[in-house]
Amino acid sequence: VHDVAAAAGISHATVSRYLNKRAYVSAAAAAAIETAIREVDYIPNRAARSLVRRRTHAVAFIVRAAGDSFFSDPTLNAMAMGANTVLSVADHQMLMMIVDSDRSADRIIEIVRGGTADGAILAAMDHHDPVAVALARTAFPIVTTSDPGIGAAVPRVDTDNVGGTRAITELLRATGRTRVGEVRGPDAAPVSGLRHRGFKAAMAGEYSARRVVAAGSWHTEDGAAAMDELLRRDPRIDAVVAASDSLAVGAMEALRRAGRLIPDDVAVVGFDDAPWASQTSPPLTTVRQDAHATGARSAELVLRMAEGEDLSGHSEVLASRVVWRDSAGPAPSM
Amino acid sequence: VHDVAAAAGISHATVSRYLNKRAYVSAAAAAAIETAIREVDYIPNRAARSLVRRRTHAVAFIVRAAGDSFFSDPTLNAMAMGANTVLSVADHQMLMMIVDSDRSADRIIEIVRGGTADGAILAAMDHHDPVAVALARTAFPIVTTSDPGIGAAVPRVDTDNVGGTRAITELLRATGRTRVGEVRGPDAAPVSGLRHRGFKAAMAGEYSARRVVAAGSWHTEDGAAAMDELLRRDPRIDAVVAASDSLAVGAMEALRRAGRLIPDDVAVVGFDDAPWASQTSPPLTTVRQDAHATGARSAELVLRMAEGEDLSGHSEVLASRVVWRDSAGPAPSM
DNA sequence: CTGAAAGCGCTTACAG
DNA sequence: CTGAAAGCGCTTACAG
Repeated sequence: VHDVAAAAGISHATVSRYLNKRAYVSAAAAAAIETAIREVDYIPNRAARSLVRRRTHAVAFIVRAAGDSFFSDPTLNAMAMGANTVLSVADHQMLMMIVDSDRSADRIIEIVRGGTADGAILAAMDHHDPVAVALARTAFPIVTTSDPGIGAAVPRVDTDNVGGTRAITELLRATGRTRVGEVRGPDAAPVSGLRHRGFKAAMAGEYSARRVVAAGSWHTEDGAAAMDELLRRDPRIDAVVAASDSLAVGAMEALRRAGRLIPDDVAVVGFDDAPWASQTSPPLTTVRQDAHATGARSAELVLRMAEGEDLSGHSEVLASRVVWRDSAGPAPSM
Repeated sequence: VHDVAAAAGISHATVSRYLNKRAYVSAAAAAAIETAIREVDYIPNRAARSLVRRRTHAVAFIVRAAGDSFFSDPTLNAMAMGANTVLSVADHQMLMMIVDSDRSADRIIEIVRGGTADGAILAAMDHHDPVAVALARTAFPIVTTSDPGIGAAVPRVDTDNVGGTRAITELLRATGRTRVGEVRGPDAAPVSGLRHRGFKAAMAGEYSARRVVAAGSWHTEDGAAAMDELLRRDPRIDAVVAASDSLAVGAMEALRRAGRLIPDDVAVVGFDDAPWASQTSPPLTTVRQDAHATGARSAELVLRMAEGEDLSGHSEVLASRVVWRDSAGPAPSM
C-alpha cells in the first residue's frame, strides 16, 4: 500500500517519516502526501510497523471464564472498564481475551508472547492458572489482580480482601453473634483463600473449621447448598459470612427455606457490594471494593512495565470498606 | 529468535518448514529442532508471520459501551460467549474491544483494518455508528448483529426483534387489553426501531403515537421516567410493552409508585428474558431471544468471509419466543 | 529536507 | 529432504 502513497510523487521513506515524526518534511511534500493518503484510503499495516518498532500499543486483558458467569460478575465488569479507560487515554488498545479451555489457554499464551500486545493484565485467573504460570516465567510485562500464587515477583494490585473480610467479621461479632459460619468461595479462586484468611483472623480463638464450607462455584445455588451443609453441621449458627454477594443471596434462600429469620435468627453478610445488593430482602450488608480502581491501577502498571520499568515484587492493596445494611441486623456501636 | 533455533544445526528455512507444513523434514532434523525450540523457549513472532501470511487467526468483537452498562447486558454476554466458542473451536482468537469514545473509535478502526484481525463482529453498535460505517466502506470482513443502518450489503444476523415484539403485543391484546402503551428503547439503539416496528404492526389500527415514549437509556430509572410520562399522557393505560426487561422493571416501579396494580390494572411485558426476569415481582412476561446462537452464527459467517466467501447481502433472523409469566396476567387462550 | 539501503522475523517458491 | 534468496510492509539511521 505504501507504494501507492508513494505514487503521490515522493519516496516511501519520506511518507513514512511524515506519518511518524512529522518532522523534516517540506510543506509541499506533506500536502501531496495527505491527498494521496485520502485518495488511496491508506491504512498502515500494523504487523509491519510493530515488527520493526517492537511496540504494538495494545495490552491484553485476560479473563478466565468459568462457564458463562463471565460478564455477570460486576467486579470484573468494573475492572475491565477501569483498565480500558486508562489504556484508552494512553492511546493503547485493550484486547480482551477469554480463556475457556486448555486449547484457548495455549493459544492465548502464544498470541500474547508472540508480540500481539505490549503487556497483559491477568484478571480472574484461577489459582496456579496455566496462563499466569506460563506468562510469569518470561520477561513479558504482566500484572495480576488478586494473587494466583505464581510467585511474589509478579506485580499485583488488589482490593483488600483479607482486611475487608476481617473487618466485616469483627463487626458481626461486635453485634453479639457468637456462632459465626463462613460460606467460603470456590477453591480455584485466589480470593477465596484471601477472604478466608480475613475471616479466620477475625474469629481468632473462636474459629472453628466445622463452621466453614466452601461453595462449588460463585453461583447462588452453590451458596444455598453450602448454607444447607452449614445448618446441618451446626443448627444453632447465628451468623454467616459469605465470600460474595451472590453466595450470600444463596445462603439467604437456604435459611429462609429452613425457616430461619434474617437477620433475627441468622445474620448474613456478603462481599462485593454488587449493584443489586441494596435490593435484596433484607438489603445485604457487604464489603465494597473499588474494582474500577483496581483495573485502572493495573493498567498504569503494565504501561510502566512496557516502558521498561522494572516492577517485580511490586504489590499494592486498595482499601475496601464495609457497607452495613439490614441483613446483619442493627449496626454495632463503634 | 529464529537464528537461535537455527543454532540447532539447520537453516532457518527448514525450521520454518517444520513449524508449518511439518512435511519434507527428516526425522533427525525434526528432533534437533524440537530440542532447540524447548531450549530457547522459542515463540514465533506473530507480526512477522501474519505479515507474509496475510492471516492473523484473530477476529475482533467490537462493542460500544454505553457508560459502564457493558457487561451488565445479559444479551451481549451471551453473544460474546457464543462467538468466542465458535471461534475458539476454529482455532481463532476472539479479541474484544470496547469503543468508549471518538478517539477509541478511530483507534479501533485503524487497528482492525491495519491487519490485526481477519474480520470483525460488530455487536451493540449505535445506529449509524462511525465504527460500523467506516468498516462497511471497505472490503474488510464484518458481520453485524441487529441493523445499524449501514446498508443492506453488510451481512447481519439477529434475533427476531420485530416478530417477537409483535407476537407479545398481539398476545397482550388477546387478553383483552385495549389501551396498550410502549416504552420504546433509546433512539441510538437499532433494536429500538425494530421492536417498535413489531409493536406498531401488532397494534394496527389501534396504534397511537401518544402512547409511545422512548427511554433515554436502557437503565431502569429511564424506564420508570418513560412510564411516568406514559401515565401522564393516558392515565387509563392498561398495558405496556417495554423494549427490554430492564425498562420493564423501571415501568413496574413507576406503576407501583402511581398506585397501579400489576397485572390487574396494568399488564407489563419486557424483552430479553434476562436471568433475573423470573425473579421480579410479579415475574416478568417477556420475549426470549437466543443471543448465544446469534453470536455463534455471526462467528461462523465472519470465518467464512475471512476464507474469501462473498456474503454481501446475507441476512438471517433467529427465532425468538414469548415467555408468559404473571406480570401480564393470565395467558390468553390460543 | 529527502532517497537509497538495510533490516524487523518470518514464509515460500525455487533450485539443488 | 534442505539451503539460498526474495519478499511481506514498514521504520530508521545514513548519506547526500
